[in-house]
Amino acid sequence: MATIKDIAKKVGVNPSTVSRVINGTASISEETTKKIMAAMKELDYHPNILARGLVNGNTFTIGLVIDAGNNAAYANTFFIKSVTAIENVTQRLGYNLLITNHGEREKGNAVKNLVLEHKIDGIILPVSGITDDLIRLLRENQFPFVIMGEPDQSYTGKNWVDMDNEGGGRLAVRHLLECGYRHPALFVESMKNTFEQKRTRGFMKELEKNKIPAAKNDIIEVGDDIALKIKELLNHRSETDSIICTNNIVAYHVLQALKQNKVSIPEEMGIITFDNYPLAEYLDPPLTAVDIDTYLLGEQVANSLFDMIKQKGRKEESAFIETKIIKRKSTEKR
Amino acid sequence: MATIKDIAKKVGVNPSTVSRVINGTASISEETTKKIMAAMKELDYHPNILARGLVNGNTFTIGLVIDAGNNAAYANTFFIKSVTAIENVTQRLGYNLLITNHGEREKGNAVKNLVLEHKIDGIILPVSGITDDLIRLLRENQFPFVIMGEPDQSYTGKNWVDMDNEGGGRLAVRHLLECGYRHPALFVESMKNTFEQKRTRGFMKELEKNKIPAAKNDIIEVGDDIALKIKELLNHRSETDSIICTNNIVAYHVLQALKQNKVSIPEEMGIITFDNYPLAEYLDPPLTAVDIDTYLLGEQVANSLFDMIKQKGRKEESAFIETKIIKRKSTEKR
DNA sequence: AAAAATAATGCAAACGTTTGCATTTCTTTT
DNA sequence: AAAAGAAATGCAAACGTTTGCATTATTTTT
Repeated sequence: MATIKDIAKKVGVNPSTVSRVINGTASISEETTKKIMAAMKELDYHPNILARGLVNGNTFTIGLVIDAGNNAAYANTFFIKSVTAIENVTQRLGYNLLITNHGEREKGNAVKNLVLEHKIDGIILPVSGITDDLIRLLRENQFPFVIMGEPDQSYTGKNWVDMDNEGGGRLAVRHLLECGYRHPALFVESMKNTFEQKRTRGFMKELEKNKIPAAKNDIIEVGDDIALKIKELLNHRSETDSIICTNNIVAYHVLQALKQNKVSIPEEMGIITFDNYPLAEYLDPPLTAVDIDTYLLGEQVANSLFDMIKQKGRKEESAFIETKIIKRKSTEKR
Repeated sequence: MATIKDIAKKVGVNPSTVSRVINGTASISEETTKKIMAAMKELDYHPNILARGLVNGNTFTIGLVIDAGNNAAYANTFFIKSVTAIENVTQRLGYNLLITNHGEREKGNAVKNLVLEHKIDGIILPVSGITDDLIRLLRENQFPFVIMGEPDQSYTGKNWVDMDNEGGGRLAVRHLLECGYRHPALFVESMKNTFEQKRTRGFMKELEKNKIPAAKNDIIEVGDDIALKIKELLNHRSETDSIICTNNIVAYHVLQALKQNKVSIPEEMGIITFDNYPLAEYLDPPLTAVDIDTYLLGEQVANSLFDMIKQKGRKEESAFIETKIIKRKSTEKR
């Protein structure tokens, strides 16, 4: 494989000259430039990234940590689209993307090693993957990193990007009202998930804003028997005319239960779900969804990281990615 | 960041000695070994991979090319599980995984560069991503690579791993027969897909083996109106008592159509689908699926690649990953 | 106790770049 | 035409490792 020296020899010039035309880092006569270019083409020269990295301390690679323990992250289209976006940005800028999960056994050492062994120039972490230890390491080394998802209060940095779950909650309510529904209820899988808490908060705020009295039992945490919960809902609060589900699977079960109770959708009851997972589209009727533009999220995250890489010590600023409605049959009340 | 020289200085020894204890490449007295180890720990030493790679020509990174154009690959759990598997194997062996899509614009240059710029030691390619050009490059450089999916006849190499689609077709039929069904039909999305061709071939072979006369119209290529196709099937060939669908979405529609025709499942009609996509589990009834152990596929691919990396010029051998049945309600005829 | 063999370590070059400084060549100014 | 300035290029060190060869220290053999 041709090296810079081979080119230099062929053209009869010093390796440094070759380096300079490659990097455009000094004025080289047009003539030699041409000759060197030609030689590079002829010998099919490609720079050795390792050598380059060794001297100027960068690898043109960024890391992306994935949370393999978290099955949802995987199953979810969410994740995949984000990765695609990140990869696209990365490639556009001439970088490569290195993927790793944070190695259960070694307690995050996989990530630590990537940083310390100079394999990457920056890293994207899922909020589930941050530990005080890791953060300290990164900060100490002034190592560029961005977090996907909003960390809890204890984290003071602003280098994160999340989707706007609360906004999504509000949007869902607003959409239902616009469609002519008057009294939405909310089905939550588990309040343990912070994203569900946030969606719930948005739900409540938007109800309040529209002066709709929100009763405690308009918010239902799903247990084993969704069918039962539905029945209760139908009996106790007959004014409920629409349901928001914080995830697809819940929505699926709600749909089944409603059908069993012979409730017509979307006429008697509207349904809207979070996460535009393929499932939503194929149900009967197809479900309107609060979509989270995860491609945008990934893009934003990547851009944010590259900003940090290009100019270290830059002011950090967190961001929320807006949600949007994918309108389908399940909320077409008319 | 501490280097080998720092360690050497601290212990009062030559850098080469430090290198040797790190690599266990020569006999070093127990005493100095201990001192060096201690110093390494104290200074939190981590080898600089770039420097190491520069001298001994490897990066401890492998590449994985994904076919981002191919949405299916993404949406599919298929892909994700394989990646997880590959990542796990990779990490276990102390390597890292670099992901790239093969850059539409630059016509595969992304991959070419990875190889030529010494960013990786080996690469995994989707069969959709191979071109004669690329293959030639890899072969010329004796660069280790493995293909995911069976290439067509024109490819003479044996360095590929695929799932056993034909076997899956056979398995589906066999399962139905075991459940007591007598005459399966097959719903195919499009015969353009080679994996569907293979599944179809398996279907036919197994029918033949069981002396079941396979009529042309036992194999239905899905058009716009599955409901209609179903109706036709029910009318024309009343002996059909079970349906195999080569993918989930088709299965979903078949299910809907059958319900509309008030055909009871699994009693009057059994259904079995390919690809254990989450959807299958949540349908009513939950669908029996021919599962493709994509985790295993990924593992196999990765192992195969690492074999090649460790011992270049080793004999290549392609492999099929077996399928298996995930039994659910939709084939419980009794 | 000297010679031979072995174990432990040091020295210096090499991997392929980049880059500060020095030198040469060319162009402009006086 | 000499001096000054700018442009083009060369030299050599540096980045952090590894490794063949040389050297020294230690042990074993005679």
